[in-house]
Amino acid sequence: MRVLVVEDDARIASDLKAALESAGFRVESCGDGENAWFLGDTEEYDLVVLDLGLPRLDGLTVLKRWRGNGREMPVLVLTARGAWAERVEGIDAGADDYLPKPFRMEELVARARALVRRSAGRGSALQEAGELAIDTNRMFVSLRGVPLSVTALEYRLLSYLMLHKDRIIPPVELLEHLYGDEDAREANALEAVVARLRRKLGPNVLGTRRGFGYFLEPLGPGR
Amino acid sequence: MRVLVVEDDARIASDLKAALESAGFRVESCGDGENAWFLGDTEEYDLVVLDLGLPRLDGLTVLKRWRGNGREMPVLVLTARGAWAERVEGIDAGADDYLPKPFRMEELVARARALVRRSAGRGSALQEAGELAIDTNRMFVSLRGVPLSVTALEYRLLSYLMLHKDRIIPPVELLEHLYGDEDAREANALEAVVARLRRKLGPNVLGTRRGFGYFLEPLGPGR
DNA sequence: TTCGACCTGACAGCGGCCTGACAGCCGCCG
DNA sequence: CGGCGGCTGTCAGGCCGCTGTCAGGTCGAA
Repeated sequence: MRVLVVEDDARIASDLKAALESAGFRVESCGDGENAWFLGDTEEYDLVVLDLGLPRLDGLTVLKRWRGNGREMPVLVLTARGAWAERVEGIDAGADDYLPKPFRMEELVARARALVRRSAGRGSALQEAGELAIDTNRMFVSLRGVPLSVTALEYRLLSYLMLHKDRIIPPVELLEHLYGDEDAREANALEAVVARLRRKLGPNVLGTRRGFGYFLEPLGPGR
Repeated sequence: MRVLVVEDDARIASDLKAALESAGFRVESCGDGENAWFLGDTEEYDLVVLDLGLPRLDGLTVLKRWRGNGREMPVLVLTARGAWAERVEGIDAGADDYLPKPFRMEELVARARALVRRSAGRGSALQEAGELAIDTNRMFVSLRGVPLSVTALEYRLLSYLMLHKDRIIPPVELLEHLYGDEDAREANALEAVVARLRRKLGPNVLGTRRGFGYFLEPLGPGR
């Protein structure tokens, strides 16, 4: 975990650094707003600890510029005690959390960990097979990077095949999964869906193994 | 946005409810730990405001059980003034933020908005999607730079779509977040809102993917 | 060659979705 | 207190895209 500490008071800065490092973070420091802005804009941090009173460029301005540029890393703001207007302002500017000064180091570390924990584990779940990719978050399918419009049923079929892309899926299994057992469709319904999908996908994407079932190309070694 | 307020003091609870509702949230309240645990475990909330001193089941225990069950919604904890240990404990139990009592309602609302944004990976309060922009601080919507007057319900719909503008939102999810589970509306209510909104927004802003749900244009690359 | 598994285009029914009209509710104001 | 207007859920009607079915055609295995 990489952390940027922006703090002009050298003593506080070194205390912060010590505490965070002993908690397992890799810490980089910076004492003025200009440099902070540059670093936060160009480097990748898992967390920024930002003091608002800075020389050369105000902390709030720095934060707003980062957010304006689409930088989304979690930012923990240090504010003066009792300045609640400043806190609201900071939060509205895009801060993820703030800590009033003075504070205990244990608390800062606890909140730093919480922020990092929360920001982790986002991002879209993208699954691929050959030239085909499917984003289960956005429910999007793309072929060679080009978005492809599929119907709900086609999507369900593709996502099931994608989930089991290491084997061949028998038609019965697909029928069972696409429709329930109750409202069973006859096998031809599935064939129709496959045909319509292939028209969109082109050749060599959705394969058939006669007598066994359907699969996504490429199917492992062998075949 | 759907919020659960867990607070045993009826006066504070109603103040919280009023403040959050005037900020565009849909608020549900609950006065004891047992019910809170059940609700948080079974319903989908965009935020929980949790008081620690609760009858029947302690707030910290409730929070830990939620987290233990994999519930990941952002939780804002209300603590007594100066209770350091309690705060650290709360954060380690999985709280995303805390607010010491007494607090200003403005600050609570600001932090609530910030938490909701952050939980969706959004830093800024000003969100845009194509020609549409919405400022969640001022509850202000504009289209192509021109201010747009929307009703409370329309605003809630738009802000939820904006918060999740990188994916398609199924109608069930929208119904759940616009209304609660207790007063469930039928799907057509949602369709009516969408239709009225589209009359204001014009074409190519609020899109539909048949069989999937609604989304804001433009969604991702293409389509 | 024969048989059955699989493919394909055409077509019709269904159902998801849209829309306009209407009525109940509520806050506002005279 | 009563009327008024905005907001919103419900209803009925209609459109159109999705999807199952059918009737052939094709292909591979024995």
